[in-house]
Amino acid sequence: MTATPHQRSTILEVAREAGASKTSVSRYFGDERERLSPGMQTRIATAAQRLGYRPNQMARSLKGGHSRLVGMLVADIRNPFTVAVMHGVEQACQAHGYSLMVCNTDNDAARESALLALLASYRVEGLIINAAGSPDQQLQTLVDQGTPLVLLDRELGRTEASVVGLDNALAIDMALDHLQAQGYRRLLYLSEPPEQASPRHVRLARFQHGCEARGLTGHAHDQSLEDTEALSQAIRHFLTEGDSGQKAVLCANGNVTLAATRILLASGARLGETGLLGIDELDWCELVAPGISTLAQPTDAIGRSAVACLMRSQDNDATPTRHRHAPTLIMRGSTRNTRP
Amino acid sequence: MTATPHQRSTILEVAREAGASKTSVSRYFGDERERLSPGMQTRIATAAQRLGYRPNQMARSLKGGHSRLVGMLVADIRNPFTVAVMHGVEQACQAHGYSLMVCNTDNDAARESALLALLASYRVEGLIINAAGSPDQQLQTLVDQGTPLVLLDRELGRTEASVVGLDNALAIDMALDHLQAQGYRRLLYLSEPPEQASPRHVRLARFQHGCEARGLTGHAHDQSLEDTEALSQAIRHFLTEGDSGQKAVLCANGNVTLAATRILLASGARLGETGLLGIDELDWCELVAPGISTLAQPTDAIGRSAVACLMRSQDNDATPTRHRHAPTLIMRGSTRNTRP
DNA sequence: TTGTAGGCGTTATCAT
DNA sequence: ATGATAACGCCTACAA
Repeated sequence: MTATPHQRSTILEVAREAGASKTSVSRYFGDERERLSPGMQTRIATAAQRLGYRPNQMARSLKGGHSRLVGMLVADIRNPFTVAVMHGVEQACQAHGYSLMVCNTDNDAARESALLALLASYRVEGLIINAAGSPDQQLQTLVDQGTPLVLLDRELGRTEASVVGLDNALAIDMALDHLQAQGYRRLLYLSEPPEQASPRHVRLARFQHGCEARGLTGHAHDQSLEDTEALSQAIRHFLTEGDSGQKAVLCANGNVTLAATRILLASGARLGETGLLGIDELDWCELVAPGISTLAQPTDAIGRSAVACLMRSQDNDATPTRHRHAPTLIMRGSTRNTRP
Repeated sequence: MTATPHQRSTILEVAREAGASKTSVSRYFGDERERLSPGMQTRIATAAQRLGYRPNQMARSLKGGHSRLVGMLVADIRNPFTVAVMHGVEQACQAHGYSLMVCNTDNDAARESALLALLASYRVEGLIINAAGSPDQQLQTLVDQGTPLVLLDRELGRTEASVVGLDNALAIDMALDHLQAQGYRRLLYLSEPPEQASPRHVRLARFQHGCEARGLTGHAHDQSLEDTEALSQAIRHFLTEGDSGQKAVLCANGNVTLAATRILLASGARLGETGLLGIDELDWCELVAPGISTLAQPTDAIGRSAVACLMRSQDNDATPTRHRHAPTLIMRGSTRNTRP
């Protein structure tokens, strides 16, 4: 009993303490506990207990190549959608005996690149990425080295990987159908700039196509949310033209819904009379009178689905798959048209 | 050029490719690049480039004992406050050359225990924990083994570690001062059960103490939020007694604010006339008319502060410190008393 | 059922 | 300035 803090004990010390060999201890903590005699098991258990022994995962992974780590790279960790998916991912990882290493790029391509390298250096056995930039090159390298890869929400043109996310086309269709059924005829679609992320592009295109197909008048605004002024003008202009009771705003994601709601309320618009529908469910949507209708993404399912993809591509090097999840319409007052 | 996917290249291969020794390559990727001749440097750089070499962190950590990993264990990853702090932590970690491994316990003590063991097995060099249960024993073991530890938001009685979080007493005092100044006299304090987390306890006690000191009438409700009915009754009962224009509700955290707002609105209460003040700033607080006043926590600062603690306790084994951060009052309509 | 020996990729030590 | 070599803690043949 020394004055210095306990050193971390190793397998060797446990072995000595238990009067056994390293191998036996290794077996005890591995998947071969059964093969050990009961006596041996207790001796090892006691010794390990006394020494506070925990196998060193680093050493373990070095030898066997099993880091038991899954990496997740997200573009915006403060986005509730991201967090909700993360939650599903983490649960699924735990269920499969993996741990999750989450890194946040804050939508910065340079950081993304660095973090990708980092994750690789920890030899993650699978990678789930919600891409900020277009790190195709790096990702392809990882794939070539045998790391299973799943693209979350945002696709990347040149990378061959599984994709998991919302069924964007379906979501837009559901939105348009709902708005039309509620009697709205003039639609304003609000999105962030579509270049940066594939779903934005898909949703926008589908919106325009869908409006035509249904004989609806559709306009789109896709500037950065940072430019509050532009957004504000777009909305105000939309509010002044044509009949009220005919007009509805469709928000491409949760951030947009937040920004748009702010402006709509400031402009004195009455929700419902002016329709408002958002993609992404947020916990405050029911609070803003008369409630904001949303298309909720099945975030948990998406997260689990992503991990399932990873696990599948570990076994057989299967072809990349696509998993498009359907949203759920949550109807509230903001699309209950009082003057249809 | 084989048909099989690229194997991950090792330091040895790079050494061969560059016509150098493992040592030189190691030096190149370590902190001793300077010591190498320019020629050597380029040769290694080129070789590494061509082979797509990245040092294996696992091996690195095995040898040197430096995992370059910080662990963070949070009780509820879907809580925006948690995520905001996480963001600060991650930034600070990156700035110090560390990576962050985040684990979520979902407020489950058993999971917490397991995840703690896990983090230990990855030999994290520091641990930030937002405790769900009371894993004092395990934590003390970690501390004894030399792992710097920081308690986030929630303290633990028997563990000797630094604590970082809100200045709870100050926050309550600020809340009471503000409410009193706005003319509210009867206060209802809404909290989650205080046993589970130390700040809840501190806040509750301070509330009761503070009301007395100021001559305010204070009631408290601290049942689980799951029991919507009980909460609802408490609020409704509070609304019916005494004069309106005198009454205000104080919410102990963001979750409570959400639940309470829901009920207040459903009860037809007019915010402002009935005061509402919440601890934790949420992005929807300005949306719910006439805006919900909050005490915002400096989440980024708290996160950074936590990492700073970690770094400090690595160098010298300094005594545990306490860092209580002051909140910021964001006044909105919900405490602008129209009938003072 | 148990033990022995070698090596995973890296860094540290000691040469040269 | 550069290299050879021995650990780091563990796992996995192979042997007994």
